[in-house]
Amino acid sequence: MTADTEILQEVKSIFISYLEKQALRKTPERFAILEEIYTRGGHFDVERLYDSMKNKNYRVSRATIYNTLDILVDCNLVVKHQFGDNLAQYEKAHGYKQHDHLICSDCQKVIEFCDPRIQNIQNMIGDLLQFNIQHHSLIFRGECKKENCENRPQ
Amino acid sequence: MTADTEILQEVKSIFISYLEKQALRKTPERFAILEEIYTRGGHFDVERLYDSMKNKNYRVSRATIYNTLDILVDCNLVVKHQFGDNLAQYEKAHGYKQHDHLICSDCQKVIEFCDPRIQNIQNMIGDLLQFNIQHHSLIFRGECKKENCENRPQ
DNA sequence: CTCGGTGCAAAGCTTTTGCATCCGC
DNA sequence: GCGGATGCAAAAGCTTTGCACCGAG
Repeated sequence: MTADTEILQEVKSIFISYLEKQALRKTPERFAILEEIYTRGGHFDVERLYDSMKNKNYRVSRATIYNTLDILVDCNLVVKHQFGDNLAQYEKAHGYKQHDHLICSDCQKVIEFCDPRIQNIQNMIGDLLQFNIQHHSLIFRGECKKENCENRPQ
Repeated sequence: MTADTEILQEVKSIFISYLEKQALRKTPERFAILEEIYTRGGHFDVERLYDSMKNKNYRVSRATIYNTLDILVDCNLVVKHQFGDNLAQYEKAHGYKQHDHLICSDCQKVIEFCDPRIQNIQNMIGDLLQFNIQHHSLIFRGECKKENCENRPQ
């Protein structure tokens, strides 16, 4: 609770710094979107974010959401995922442990996991191939044990 | 050369088995698409496949290409990638070393690499989280050294 | 002969774009 | 007040769908 409020404050100040550095405007819509993302949990797509803001009677256009998400991805406050369907999924990225994803082919459930070895591989491959690697995305796909499998989305 | 022909034969017989097992028809279009994929190299999207077949005066509709690609993905002869844009990329999957991808954020160049440790992680996470993991996709993104960077697509 | 597959075009969905209006600076 | 940002709607781009026709089994 207090922790969440602290994170929200921290994230806002990071966003403000970034907007100032890039000479972008601090519009209320941008902050409302940031707040909505850090208040809700889990993965989301543009339509879901749009709906949940509309339900709170905060009107933002889809165009503004796309625009703001791009900025938030640029300043590393949000990560964008492409989980195989053609629908971009987003996720907050600050104050949240680095993790990767395991997706059930049957019920489409998304599970998060951490493995420090991925960072080692990233460092080694970066050195080896002379790349300055900045992000990685590791996705495993398979079937979860039937007892746990919900066989329905999310 | 001979090796390529052998692989093509092998792949065809795998495809035939799969079609028979699933009671799907062995149409000339399906084999033409398979052959085109295994003759060309590298990654491709639907439009590129469509064009290169049209250029060879083999007319297939896009609908058939999408249909056939789904089947080929199901029988593991083709892999489908989502590299972040909303355009599905495909790649032949048989007789080709398991690999992952490194993408330059500047020039969009896609580089392949292998690392056996990923398989270890996959096995361990599968055991740990009770998943029967069947595929993985690991993508690194970053900038390649300027001297090598072409700063243009592909 | 049957019914699955193909081709074509239309529809569907997500994302991008153009333009008038608005408001942060 | 200037110029970037927003909102709306139209356009774009990839993929799916519907339907008539074709051809594999």
